[in-house]
Amino acid sequence: MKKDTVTPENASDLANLFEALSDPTRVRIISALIDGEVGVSDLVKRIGLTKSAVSHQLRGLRDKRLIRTRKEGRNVFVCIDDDHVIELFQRGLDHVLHG
Amino acid sequence: MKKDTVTPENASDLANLFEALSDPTRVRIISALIDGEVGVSDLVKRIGLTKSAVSHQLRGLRDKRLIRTRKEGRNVFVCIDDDHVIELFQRGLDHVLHG
DNA sequence: TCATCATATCAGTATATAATGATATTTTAG
DNA sequence: CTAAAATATCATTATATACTGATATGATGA
Repeated sequence: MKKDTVTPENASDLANLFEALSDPTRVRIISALIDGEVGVSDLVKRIGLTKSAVSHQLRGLRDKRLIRTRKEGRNVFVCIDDDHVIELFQRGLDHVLHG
Repeated sequence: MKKDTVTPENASDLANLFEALSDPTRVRIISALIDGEVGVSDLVKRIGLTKSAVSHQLRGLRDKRLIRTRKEGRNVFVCIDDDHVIELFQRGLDHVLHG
């Protein structure tokens, strides 16, 4: 098995990935989505920040392909884009919770 | 198996963990340490930034317990503090490289 | 002890991002 | 078509962080 190398350029990609999860609000959003799709309104209530702030973070998370959004009528539903993200998140959580 | 929950407070801890890996310089530092201990001077050469910048990032990484330092004479050697960090890093790298 | 080398810290600047409140856009209901 | 609701975007402000160059600290060797 060959080792993966980190070039200056994919160092940035990797940093971007971690950066996407480097804010408490975004962590809480991802956490709220772990069990599946949630509507934006629900999300706003759970997070307890303004719609604007949540929307802003959703945009960032979507741009970085960590979440996907789906429109149904005038509602938008959000889910985690990819199981790898869930795994990465869980592994970080393990580290934080159980040393 | 019970699901771990994310409270507002450990959301911050988790964000901090990811934040530590959210900068290209720090990613390159961790990457340079994946195979084991490295001296600060070597690190500075590999990273190609000023000693000051590298030292600054090392301090942050040490404060967050991602790396450990060891003094030998007037040299300082750095290594990754904990295998969980290596795993988290590798998992992120996998995601970036083999999407 | 003194000169020197390795590392850390300080001061300053530049850039980025997160939040809010207000406004704009989009979509359905009537 | 128009009113009302759900999201998104804009403008602004506040805060944080990354970097550089210069200076300080600390350890070794002569």
